Amino acid sequence: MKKEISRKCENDRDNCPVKDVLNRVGDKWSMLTVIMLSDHGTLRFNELHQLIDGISQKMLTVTLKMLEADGLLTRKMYAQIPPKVEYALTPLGESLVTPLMHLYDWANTNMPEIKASRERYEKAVAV
Amino acid sequence: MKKEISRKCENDRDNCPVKDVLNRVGDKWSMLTVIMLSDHGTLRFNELHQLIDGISQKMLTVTLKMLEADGLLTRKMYAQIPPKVEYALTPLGESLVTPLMHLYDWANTNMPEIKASRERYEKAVAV
DNA sequence: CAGGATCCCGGGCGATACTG
DNA sequence: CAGTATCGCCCGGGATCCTG
Repeated sequence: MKKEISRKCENDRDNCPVKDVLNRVGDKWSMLTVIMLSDHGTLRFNELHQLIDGISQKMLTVTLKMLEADGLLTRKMYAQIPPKVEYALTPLGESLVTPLMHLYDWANTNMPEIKASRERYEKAVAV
Repeated sequence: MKKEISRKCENDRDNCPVKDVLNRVGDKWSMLTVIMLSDHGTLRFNELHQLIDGISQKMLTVTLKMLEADGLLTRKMYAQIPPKVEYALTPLGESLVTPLMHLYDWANTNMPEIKASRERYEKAVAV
């Protein structure tokens, strides 16, 4: 059971699902976008732009396209002036939130210990 | 409950635990390193070098330092020639494997659907 | 064997300006 | 409003060479 992850990678080096997902999860903005949509439900482009602190227009566009291509969210465009586009998670996208929450919980629980460790490390190196 | 993640971010924008962890998780090599150590137990530098497909010497060094600083693994150095250094996960590092497994399971389960979605998207764009 | 030190390239990403 | 287009910087990270 525990050996499963790396064994998968060894058998199929160029198409390892772990790497593939980690690339997506590790993407600077993807997971934050998913989280925002999970928390707030359907959102328009500018609403996302404001909610995701620090993201640029360009990267929001790119990120949304990627997530749409992956089938994690849907893009609903209204034919009107001014334009209106709504983004919402698909069931697939929603299903990703669960494992993400586990990660978040882990982070929240252990962040103090990690920060403490980092400070200790800094001091040890400073010598 | 579901609102928790983004609310945390809004309250504490510069020190958001989600971003912090995602940065680490998203790091190109960190999680693979953790997985390898979890699967194989204690490993030496070169063993890791061979197990983690594609990693360069430099990045392995950097990654190991980061993980050590975070307290996720320990570095045990033997005073001998030629040198021998062993890396192993700490309990903290081990505890990260659980949420990682959830992510892996999700990936494994849904990768077919994601790939199918990507292909559909490609074709739709090609028009 | 386990890394340190350098050099260097590609592309991720931000800033800005423009458009339907 | 919701993007597209373009420019340019920075740095992640690979390749290579060197050392205790």
